[in-house]
Amino acid sequence: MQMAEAGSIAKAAPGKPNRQSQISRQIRELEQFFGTELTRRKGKSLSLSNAGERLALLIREQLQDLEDFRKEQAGLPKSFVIGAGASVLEWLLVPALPAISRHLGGATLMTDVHRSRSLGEAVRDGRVDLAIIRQDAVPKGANTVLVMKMGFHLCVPRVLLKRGTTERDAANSALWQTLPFAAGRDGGQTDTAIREAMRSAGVDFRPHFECGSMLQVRQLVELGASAGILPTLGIRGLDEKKVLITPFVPLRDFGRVLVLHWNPRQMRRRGLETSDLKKLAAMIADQQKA
Amino acid sequence: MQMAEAGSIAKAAPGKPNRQSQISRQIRELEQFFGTELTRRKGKSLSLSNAGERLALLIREQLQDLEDFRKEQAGLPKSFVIGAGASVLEWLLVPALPAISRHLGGATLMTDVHRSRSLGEAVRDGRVDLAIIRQDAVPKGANTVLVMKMGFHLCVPRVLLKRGTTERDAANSALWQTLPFAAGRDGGQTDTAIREAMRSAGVDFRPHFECGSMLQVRQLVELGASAGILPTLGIRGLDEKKVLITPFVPLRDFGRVLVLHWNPRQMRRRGLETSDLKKLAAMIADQQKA
DNA sequence: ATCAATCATGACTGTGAAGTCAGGTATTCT
DNA sequence: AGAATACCTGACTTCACAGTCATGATTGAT
Repeated sequence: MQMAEAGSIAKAAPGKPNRQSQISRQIRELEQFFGTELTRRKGKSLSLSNAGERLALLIREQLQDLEDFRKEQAGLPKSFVIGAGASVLEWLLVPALPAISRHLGGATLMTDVHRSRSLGEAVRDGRVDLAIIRQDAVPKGANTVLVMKMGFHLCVPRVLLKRGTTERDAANSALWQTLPFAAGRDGGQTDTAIREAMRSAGVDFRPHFECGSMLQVRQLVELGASAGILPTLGIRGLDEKKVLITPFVPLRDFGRVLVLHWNPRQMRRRGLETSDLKKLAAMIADQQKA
Repeated sequence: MQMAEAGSIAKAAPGKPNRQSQISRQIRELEQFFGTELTRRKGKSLSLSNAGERLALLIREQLQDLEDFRKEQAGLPKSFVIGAGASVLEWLLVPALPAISRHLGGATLMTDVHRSRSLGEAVRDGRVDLAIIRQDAVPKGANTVLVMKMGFHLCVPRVLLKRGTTERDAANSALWQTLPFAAGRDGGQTDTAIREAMRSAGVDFRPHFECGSMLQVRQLVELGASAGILPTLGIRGLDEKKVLITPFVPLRDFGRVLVLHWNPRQMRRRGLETSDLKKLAAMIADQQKA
């Protein structure tokens, strides 16, 4: 009996209602064995209780340890799961992956896209080993090291501007009102902050394109189809000849700090020291500067 | 498949040759799964290879963790295995057990008698959580705290002495030659040292009683049947009116240091800090003084 | 009240690991 | 060489768990 799925809402995993009975029974058996409630009723559905979460965490760790042992014996590299938001992943993390893997002794790396909030949970319960995450999305300063500070930039394709428009002109919010914009629509903090900033700058912000992620915003900017507000990460590689890039003043003080976040127990068990993690963070930051 | 017995020489465990085939097969399956040799041939018998030892350790830890979880959920106290040599256990540890248990939140304590040498191994591979052991029997100063220094004492029942014999008289090795002695015969370092010291004091040491442990030596002393050399621990409770007790000069500089020794991984996993362990050591030492 | 969703329970089947037995092979000792 | 020891292998039985299906119970929404 291998803990069915170690975590998350019982039935939710497979669409098959067949297995549901099995899972129900297995949970009951586990509860008998451990003499404790592992689930909690929430309306008509079940979720894991504290004890259940702890057991799930424990089992995940144990399986992970066995897997690590197997890999090590087979001479294979260990593997780590690294999580981040979509844009951080694409713009910051992926370019750094080869260097990270090298530093971890050729480890196999798996990336995992998460929203900030669920990333914290994922790290806490060991589904994700490392995460690049906004500092304000993790509970405390512990188990994090700073990677970089991130600002926001107004990016306007020059084809959308009158010839001769300067960066200073572009800082004028009156101009913004006339531009077609692309913006995120994921309801995340960044998205919300941008819309809020626009409003407080007196702009009636009605993006022409509302995208699921900032990646698509950048593509639209590159295509010359619309302007957009991009984080520092996302302006790398944009052609200054084609796109006018200027700091987005309303969010000047909104600088987000990205940190590398990890679960201390996990890392100890898997043989990574804080010094290693600091090095990793530095490597990731370097990648951005290069 | 539950790892048959996690450790020690495969067949040695049960006297049943039936099961041996099973164990053999199970080891083969494990080796297939992990893609590595878990055993090493030594003549005609098998012993665990390094990988095997590591896996056994890992499994023991995992089972221990599950057991801890179960106990915690059931509101039961955790349990710890404390090891020591027979005399240390009897004279030093057992009296301190109630206080130790109290300090560990009412933990269940299991004692385990070991020779010094195997104690170190037992701690290292997690069969024993805590040990009271001679400092020189553990590899380094790490993971230990001092409990007490131990000297040796010559103990002679007064019925074996002429009336009026003083402690000063008893320090004369010429007297010793005339006394019936009890001594250990366990071949341990302490035993050897005593015999060696006797010889270098010019005594032809031929104990009348050769005992499996110092506990029996003490009993013989109490009975008035023979003299004996007892460690500091062992003289507590001897009646000075009936037994003449005096430092055993030849071993004056042989003072043994007893330390509390633990496995750092174990303790971290099980929620004990170094400060707790220091306190335990102090409690054990206090017990002796009281 | 009715219906849908969600979980619990009982009965049954199939698979595979655990266990047992009956020989094997290799090594060591005398 | 012959016996004893320690382990391996194959064939078989037993048993527990995974998996499936049908159905009941509880809860929430309409």
